[in-house]
Amino acid sequence: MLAPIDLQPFEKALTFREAAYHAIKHAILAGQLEPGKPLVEERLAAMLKISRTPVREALAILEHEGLIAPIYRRGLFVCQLSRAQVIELFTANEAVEPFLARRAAFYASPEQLIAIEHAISDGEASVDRLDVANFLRSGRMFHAGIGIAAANPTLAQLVQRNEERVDLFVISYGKRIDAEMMRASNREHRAIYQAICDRDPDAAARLAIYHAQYIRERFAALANDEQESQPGVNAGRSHPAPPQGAV
Amino acid sequence: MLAPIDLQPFEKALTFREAAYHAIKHAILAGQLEPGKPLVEERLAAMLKISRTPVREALAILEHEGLIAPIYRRGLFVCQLSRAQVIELFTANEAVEPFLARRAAFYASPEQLIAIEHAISDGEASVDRLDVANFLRSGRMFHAGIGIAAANPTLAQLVQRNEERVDLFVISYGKRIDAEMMRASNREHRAIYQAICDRDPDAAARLAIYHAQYIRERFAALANDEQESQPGVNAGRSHPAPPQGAV
DNA sequence: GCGTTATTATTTGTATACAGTTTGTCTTAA
DNA sequence: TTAAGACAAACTGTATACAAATAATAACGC
Repeated sequence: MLAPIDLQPFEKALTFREAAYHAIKHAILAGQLEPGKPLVEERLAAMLKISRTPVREALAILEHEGLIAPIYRRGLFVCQLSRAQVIELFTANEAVEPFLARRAAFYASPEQLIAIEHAISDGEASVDRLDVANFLRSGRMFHAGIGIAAANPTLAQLVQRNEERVDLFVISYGKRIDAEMMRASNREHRAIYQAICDRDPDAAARLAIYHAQYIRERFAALANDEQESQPGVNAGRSHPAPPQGAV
Repeated sequence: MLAPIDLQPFEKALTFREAAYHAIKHAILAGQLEPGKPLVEERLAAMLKISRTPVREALAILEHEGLIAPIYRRGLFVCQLSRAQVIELFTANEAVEPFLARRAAFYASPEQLIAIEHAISDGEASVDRLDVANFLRSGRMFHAGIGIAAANPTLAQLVQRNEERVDLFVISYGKRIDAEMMRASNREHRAIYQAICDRDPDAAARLAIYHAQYIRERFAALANDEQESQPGVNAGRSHPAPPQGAV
């Protein structure tokens, strides 16, 4: 009934709050805590073998990040983003990603390039295994790597959070992600990486724009295929519609 | 000794946590809780006449936003941003603001235009009174207005948070803000506003870039005038250097 | 059998209690 | 008089306790 999720590999964190934050976030992004499902504080605390206090503080932060959303006195729910919200996230990325790619082409250190390449390789390895969760994680690593290399923590963090929220959406529609889609994304990542290695800011920015726009279209099409009323929302459960996760 | 700040005008909030969040943030941005100063949880709780629990949750969020920063087992401090960090924030804004201004020129509703104009007028009114805190607040309102009109909550929120952190920096150097600087900023705001009213996206974007770059230069010059070791850091206090507020 | 109301169980939001650290002060010795 | 060490105070991080509200369930009438 309870605790199929091991929330314990984050003991390096200084406080229980940090550990809970990382563990719960990890569980959400790994698809173990599904979008639309309620998060019961005491249950999470039991999973982590800590009290509710640090769990609540971690949840407050995740709520602020837009990964979970509350209904007053009813509980917290993993966000189910609407198609419109995801498109909005991609639109934001279209403004930011080329900017970061351009800067990364200027500033990336050899170590940072290696980290980016690792993320791409990891993503490519996920294709054959059809490991969607790991594919998404590697995508987050790739964009995080660009962000770090671009030497602008503010925008890097924004992109990272956007990716997380997009992935949350993808998890809902996960079955529709096929190998070809993953390969296309990986190809684009590698192209951006190559431009950065070549210290070609214009190409990096151009390819980043292309990637952002194209991935948006792919996802929009994917979401369009589904019936417009999202599955999982009020689908026979006694819960009312979970919040849609407005930021 | 205690509670010179009234933290009570946020009773419309559903939870004490929300009220505490808004009240503490307001106190910080109004300069009542100064950068570098420690925030004692019990004292804040006493000011709000609530317990530490919701205060701690609010502080966790503010920490995540980069307005305050902790030292483990030592306490929380209002962030003192370094010059480099502020320049980084402005750099981020240079990527985002023109994007938002352009979109606002497309999408702004009449009501949203009015809201933006109000913010500008408020800023202009602050000049004569030399009311720096209100000038900063009106600037935040202006950029928030553009963000809302641009119909992209994600980027709007980013800009808003950036403005808040920049203002935090300004508060440290507040005495150096003069009327001419405020007037220049207001002029640029009004020019952007005019371009948006004219439904001229290119002009809006161009002016937004100009504004972001120019304001960055003004602040960089202002910070350069100060001695490089920041005032207020370890200035005779027994506290060690407060954290610099890395995001 | 079905709809309606009372009752019980959960669960959140908040307060309080406690343990471990760190800071500051006082004492003592050189 | 100053340095070192012991003691006391303050504060954080966490756990537990409690009240209010909501959801689930049972009892009841039709």
